[in-house]
Amino acid sequence: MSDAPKLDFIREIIAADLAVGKHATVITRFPPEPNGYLHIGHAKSICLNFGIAAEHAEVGAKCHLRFDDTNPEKEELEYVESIKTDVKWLGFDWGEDLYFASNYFSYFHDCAIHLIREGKAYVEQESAEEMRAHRGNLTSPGTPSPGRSLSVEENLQLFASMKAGEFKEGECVLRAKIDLASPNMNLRDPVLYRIMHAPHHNTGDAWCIYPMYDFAHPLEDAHEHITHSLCTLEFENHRPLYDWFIENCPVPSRPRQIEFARLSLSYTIMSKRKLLELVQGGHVGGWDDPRLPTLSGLRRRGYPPEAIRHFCKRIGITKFNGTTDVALLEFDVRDFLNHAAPRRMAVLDPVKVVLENWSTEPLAVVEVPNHPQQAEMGNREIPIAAEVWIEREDFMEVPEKKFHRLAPDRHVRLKGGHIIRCTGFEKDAAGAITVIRAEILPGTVGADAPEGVACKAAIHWVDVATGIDAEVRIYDRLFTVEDPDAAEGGFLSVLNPESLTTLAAKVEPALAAADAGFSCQFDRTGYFIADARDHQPGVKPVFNRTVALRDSWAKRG
RNA sequence: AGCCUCAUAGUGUAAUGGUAACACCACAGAUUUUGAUUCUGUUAUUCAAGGUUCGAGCCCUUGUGAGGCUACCA
Repeated sequence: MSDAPKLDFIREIIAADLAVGKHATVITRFPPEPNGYLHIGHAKSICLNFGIAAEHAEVGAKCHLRFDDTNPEKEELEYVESIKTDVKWLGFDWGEDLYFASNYFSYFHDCAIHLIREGKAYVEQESAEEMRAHRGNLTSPGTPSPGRSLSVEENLQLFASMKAGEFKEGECVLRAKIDLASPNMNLRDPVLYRIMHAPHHNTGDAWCIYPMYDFAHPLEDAHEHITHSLCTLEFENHRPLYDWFIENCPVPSRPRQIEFARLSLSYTIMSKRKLLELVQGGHVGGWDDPRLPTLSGLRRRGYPPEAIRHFCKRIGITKFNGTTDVALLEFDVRDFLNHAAPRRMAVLDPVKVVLENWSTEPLAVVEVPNHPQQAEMGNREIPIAAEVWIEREDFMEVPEKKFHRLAPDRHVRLKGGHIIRCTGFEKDAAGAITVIRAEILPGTVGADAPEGVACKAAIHWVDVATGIDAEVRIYDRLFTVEDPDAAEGGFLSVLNPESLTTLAAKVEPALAAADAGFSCQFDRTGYFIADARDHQPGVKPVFNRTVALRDSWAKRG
């Protein structure tokens, strides 16, 4: 668990800034737009920004949580609340530093007026299409539009009219006057304000003009005295514009934008557009559907926040645009759960075993450790009687070569309990096993197999009379949902689509068989800690499994 | 096409100009009352070509490949 103390390039820049006294402290920010739920990709940014603040606590470093809510058409209060919940769940705390870009609307407006007075902004009355045409393209420069030659007075008046609601949406915008010939398209007189006659979740109807990201963001950062504004690579080309606003507006501080590569995970849908589509289209149960890579989905699935944080630390921060294998994430989940999760037994596709000589040893309870290595987790007592459920796949009428579990005349241990020997079985008309007959070997609880008895495996079991040992979650490669873009039957992130239906078929009878407290979900954490990953269609799943107790970590934080 | 950025095992990430390494994955053995865990071992890496240098993954040039940019989204 020793993490390399190496500094990534961002932390190096910050350390250097601190060392030369450029800043006395560090202030970062996590600035989501409240237009959806946070997902695993956001976790990287959250861990980076809050992590850096925590690492420099000795100089009073902080990380702000700021909602970048400058577009009333896309944003909702529900998202604000979910984001706060998810950041907290991940283990971070913004303290008093919760902000909304919408609270700075009048500051943005002041800056716009300032730019107009300086002759650095003007009102454009062309349509979006005309502006696009006049902006030129990647190889040819743009050409001046009529608005560019308006006087300061005219612009001031026009902008006041915009703000007063005297224009309809799309009739005009405020643009910065920078460089229509710049090879960087972002500098070709970008739009600062557009008209939107839409109520804002925070400011209501107070405004009908709303600032664009490029204009608002640097001002938000400066206003909050952010020292290092960390964002993803796609904003690289925006940095000159970011700096231009810092240079030309009345700002109280001079933040620096630094870009890093966003997280891209194999087999995982990370596009907000697609996630929205899945949720709104009813393809999944909601933003917290356990099949989704949203933080709330991962939470329901049983992913411990510690594992996600450790994963983020391990993948590092660079400018390299790669795709991280989801196996890296899964390792951290398994690694954490393996140490932290108490174990339970579960049977998903049950077949009954009748212990025919049960009355010869009327033991009613066996004591089972909650964790195979960590004795301090204690033991629990499980009732057992003459009938138990075992997994259907733990029995083979005709065992194949490396099969070590139950088969006619073979021995197997009921995990934590007795060694049993199969004495027979019954089938129904269709040829399916209906019941297995067995006998217990007296005195084998907590003891090795007697001389001459070959017992090479211990299987999960559940007492028929008293019900199951635990609430269960299924661990499998179910990161997945159907791809709305695929013609049909396409999966975006399943390696093994069959496993979904296979497991569904297994869970149904299990649900029917068990009454009290049994609930199965299509989660991937806890059922198989590792092996289900190797499922291939048509290949039998690995029999050994670990069931981690859900509540023990789902309730954290 | 112009501009910006990036390039190290299958994946991610390291390496003051001085022996290319760590983790994951994969595979093979040992232990195991979870075919898990644990332990041991194995395979495999600097995009290409030039240049500077005693010495280049690192510096320079060119090329190749990948990503980003022509929203009144963020």
